[in-house]
Amino acid sequence: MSHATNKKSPGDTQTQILSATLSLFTQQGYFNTSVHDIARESQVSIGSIYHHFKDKEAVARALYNDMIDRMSSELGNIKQHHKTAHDRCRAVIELLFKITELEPEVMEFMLYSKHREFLPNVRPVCSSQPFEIMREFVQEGMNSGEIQKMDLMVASTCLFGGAIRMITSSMDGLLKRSLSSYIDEIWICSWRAVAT
Amino acid sequence: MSHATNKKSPGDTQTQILSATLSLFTQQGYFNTSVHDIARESQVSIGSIYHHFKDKEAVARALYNDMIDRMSSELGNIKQHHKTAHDRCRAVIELLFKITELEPEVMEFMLYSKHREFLPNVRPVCSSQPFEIMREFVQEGMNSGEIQKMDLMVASTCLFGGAIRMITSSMDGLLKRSLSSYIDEIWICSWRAVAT
DNA sequence: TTGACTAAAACGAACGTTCGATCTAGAGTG
DNA sequence: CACTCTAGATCGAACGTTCGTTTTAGTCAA
Repeated sequence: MSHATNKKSPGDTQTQILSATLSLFTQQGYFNTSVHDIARESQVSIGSIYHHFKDKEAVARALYNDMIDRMSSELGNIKQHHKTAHDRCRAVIELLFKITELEPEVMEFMLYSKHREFLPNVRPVCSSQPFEIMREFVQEGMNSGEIQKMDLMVASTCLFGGAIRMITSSMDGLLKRSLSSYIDEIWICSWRAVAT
Repeated sequence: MSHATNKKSPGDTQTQILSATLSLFTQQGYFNTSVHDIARESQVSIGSIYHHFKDKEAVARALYNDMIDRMSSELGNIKQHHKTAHDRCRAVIELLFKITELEPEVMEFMLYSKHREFLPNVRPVCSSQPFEIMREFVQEGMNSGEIQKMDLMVASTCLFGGAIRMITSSMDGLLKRSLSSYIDEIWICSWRAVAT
């Protein structure tokens, strides 16, 4: 009998690998994390890692895609449950804040990683589907008259830029209080920037 | 006579190394750039690089410090030449846009690099002196009544967040027009977010 | 058997760094 | 002027290590 009882429900191993990798990548970065590190942290052998993923890059790509998919689906929920641009955009910021507090690693990997450095041919996060949905909310707000008519990019960055920088500030440890305690103050400012 | 006439004004070599390094780091990132790459691009031998810098990290640190210093001095100029928070903050955004257009590599290295990954013990950019000066401008604006009284961090991120995200969008190639052509539209939104 | 997994070893390429040699410019000396 | 000495700048081959990946041999369960 080996020293570890390896009884796992199927699919577990991949999840183990991915979650250990997320953790290591956000703590030390892609290039400071070796595949041996991932094996140690995830308690999965190197052979197994290469059994599930073509190479190190593929692990990062899986992480990235999972993140984008999950984000897109959460934004889809928001679209369903809220009808005005005001409510939708506020819900988006609340979602981002919630993720930052509950799963800081996810947010860190999403906003703070230089994906292009280790994932060639990956488009920048800002042009990914989630960010496009956010811009879509803004566009519809301009169509309905809730938001002033102006360049879509300007409106989007001004509406979400404050919140996003607040998130990075939070991850940098620059905030005195919890991120979510700022939500009302941020929202008032952000919405005032673009509202009619 | 040797194969190359090596007549250089003193201090040139360091500058050559630093400018080649900035270029490589922003194009491919710190970890994808080898010291051999730097030697090739700067037309300076490996030995010479190690004569001027302790190691690869020291090159990056020199680059980082130069950037911070230059930024601080430019912000000092703004402080001298403008007296109201309104004018100062607008001038800051204009400065950032100008640097982005004239020296995109500088801005890319400042805003877009994960310095912590290759410069241990370096505080995040947002807590560096330049960003502190920007917050100082905002604080004085709140004191003088130009800006609504609110949390300093909230006001700062909302005032500059839109512009900064516009800069990263520009670097990601998401803008149709030139960055500076958006300045008025951005400023109206940003200032409205915090103005009294 | 097959598929998922483990542990360990091995491999080659790439990398950061070192080192002794060479070169250059200037100062000192006669 | 010529000669020597020195200090710093420059060079690039070579070194030792690390890392991503592959391979091997074997275990366990369905």
